[in-house]
Amino acid sequence: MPTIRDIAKMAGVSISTVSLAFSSPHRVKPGTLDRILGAAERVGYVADPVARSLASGRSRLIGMVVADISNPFFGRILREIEARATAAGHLVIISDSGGSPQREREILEHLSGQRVAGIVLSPCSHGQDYGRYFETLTMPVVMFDQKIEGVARDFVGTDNQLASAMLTEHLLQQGHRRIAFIAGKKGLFTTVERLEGFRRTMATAGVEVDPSLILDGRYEGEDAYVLVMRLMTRHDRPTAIIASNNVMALGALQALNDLGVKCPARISLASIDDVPWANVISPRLTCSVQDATLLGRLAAERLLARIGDPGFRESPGEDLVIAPRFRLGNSCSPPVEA
Amino acid sequence: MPTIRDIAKMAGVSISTVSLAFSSPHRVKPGTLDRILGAAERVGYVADPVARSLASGRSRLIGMVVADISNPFFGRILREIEARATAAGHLVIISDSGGSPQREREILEHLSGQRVAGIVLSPCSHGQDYGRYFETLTMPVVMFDQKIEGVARDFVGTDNQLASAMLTEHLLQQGHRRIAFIAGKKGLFTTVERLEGFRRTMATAGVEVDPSLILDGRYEGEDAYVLVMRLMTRHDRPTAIIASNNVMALGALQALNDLGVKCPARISLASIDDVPWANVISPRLTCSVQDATLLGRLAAERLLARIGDPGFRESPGEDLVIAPRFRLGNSCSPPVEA
DNA sequence: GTGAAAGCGCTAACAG
DNA sequence: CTGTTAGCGCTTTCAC
Repeated sequence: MPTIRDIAKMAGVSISTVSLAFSSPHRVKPGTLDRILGAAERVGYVADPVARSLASGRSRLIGMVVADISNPFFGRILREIEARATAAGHLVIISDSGGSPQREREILEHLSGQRVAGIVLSPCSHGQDYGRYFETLTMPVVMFDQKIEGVARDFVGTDNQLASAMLTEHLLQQGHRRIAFIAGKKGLFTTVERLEGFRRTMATAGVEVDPSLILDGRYEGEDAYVLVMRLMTRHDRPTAIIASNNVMALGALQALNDLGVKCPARISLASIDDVPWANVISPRLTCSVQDATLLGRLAAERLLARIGDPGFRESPGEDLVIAPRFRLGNSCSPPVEA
Repeated sequence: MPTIRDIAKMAGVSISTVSLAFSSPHRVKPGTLDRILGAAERVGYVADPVARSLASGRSRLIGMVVADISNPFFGRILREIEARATAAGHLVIISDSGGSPQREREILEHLSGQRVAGIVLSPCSHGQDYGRYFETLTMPVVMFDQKIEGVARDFVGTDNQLASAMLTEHLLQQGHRRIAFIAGKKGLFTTVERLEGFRRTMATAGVEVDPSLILDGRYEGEDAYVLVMRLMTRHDRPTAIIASNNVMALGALQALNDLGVKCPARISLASIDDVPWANVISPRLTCSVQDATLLGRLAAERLLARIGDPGFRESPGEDLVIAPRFRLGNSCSPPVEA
């Protein structure tokens, strides 16, 4: 591997000029530039990224932190981010916090150690302390999906209240009154928002919510499965269920299938968030769809913009909230009288 | 951030001793060691990974290269690898080659530049030249899923011939003779092997294969969709279809649904490789299942073992092939007479 | 056991 | 415009 010294020698200049030639070509005399670039080309010189990071304090690495890598929702976002990062000459380090705030913190520390140029994360933490720590990070950070309130950083996400409100309204219109809501993991932004969207819509319609129909499903398919099993064996069953995310919706559907309870004939099911291959699942789930690819694109663009433009770096964080779409399936129908 | 110099000062030793204390604790006198570790603990010293990489020529990063990050199969493997890498103190860089050999090569170059400690990849390239390049990489490499023949590196994968043979035999037993086979992307190891498993099983059973029933689906759902559409509008339809991977199976199923062709009543469908949430898809697909989690675990263990043990590093690469399992669904039934 | 010294390959003032 | 000079923070011989 040729080093910067080799190129300097070949071009008959000092190493700092070679360095300049790559970082600020316009500040080097055209003739000199040509010699340098020519020499570099000839021997296939590429600046060593590690040496560069050490000297400059910044790498061409981008960190991405999520709560569950294997979740296809994150998979699509990762793909989008990786593609754009790559196009801009960056590599992406992916880390799984497993939903643990402590792990998340450790990961952030490791990423800082690697001098990552920026971080995209779906935080699983909250609280003031964490927010403060967050502010100490010196590189651009964009949060996506989940958000820590009161942090002056960019956030890219869906309108979660709207996502659940749409489904709630749909069920209300069909005549449902006893609607169960399987909530996500406690404390998370999306959990709170989605529940709030449900509550508000019910309140607006003047329908009282039975507190025992609001269940904690932690965004886990297994949990939803168990909860639905319990729900359907109660005497005061709901007539409809809203699942707070896709894997819980599938868990719920599985439970209904296993019980032999027909959906939508005996119970309606709606899902916040799309499921992959929705078309081959029966019944097709009525759901609110968030555009993961768009989310990924926006997050990547925002991060890369901050990384690329030192001026932009100082401007305050912004919220980029996109609206979900309603997709009608055949998993909801008017309630039957019991 | 405290540096090694600060610790040296605090402990009243030279920086080289501090360095030694972390890399080979046993070579430092217990008393000195305590002072050093104590000081480090007190101020929260952590060796700078970038400086370390530059000086030693090796980082604590692991590279993972796949053809499509958003594919859930890779998602599960990634998760497994990330978890084990993290446990061993490594971060993982994920890259998407998009199936392009050239991109793959560039990525490998970038990873080398970062001095990654090891690489896990599902190669999309083949050919002798590539194999030679491959040998020049100085860090441990383990291939998974796809394999480049004739390369002395570890490989972790499923018995692909068996995976398709199982399904073929099942269909033959049910009386099918006209079986269509939707193959994967040309040139890939899994494509060749899976097709071979099909051919052999048919040959063994003495059933002639109609060449027009072997189709090139490139491992894409879209392609499978179109191919099945074509297939079902021919006068000499097959009575069964085998899809070479999960996304093609779903594409195929979608086509059948859209056409209104009942599966398995009018046509049987079997899939090499599992689909996520198979239980809520109807019909449940009869498929051969490969254990992605196990694959990921084996790949990670193998790589980490090579990274950790310099002695093991020299030993020749091995093939770790795991057997797929057969899972009966209800997507296959005896052929109806046309 | 421990320390001195020489880098790893590059960036970033600062002169000229 | 280009070169000189210091490092970035650590590893790694090689002496003592």
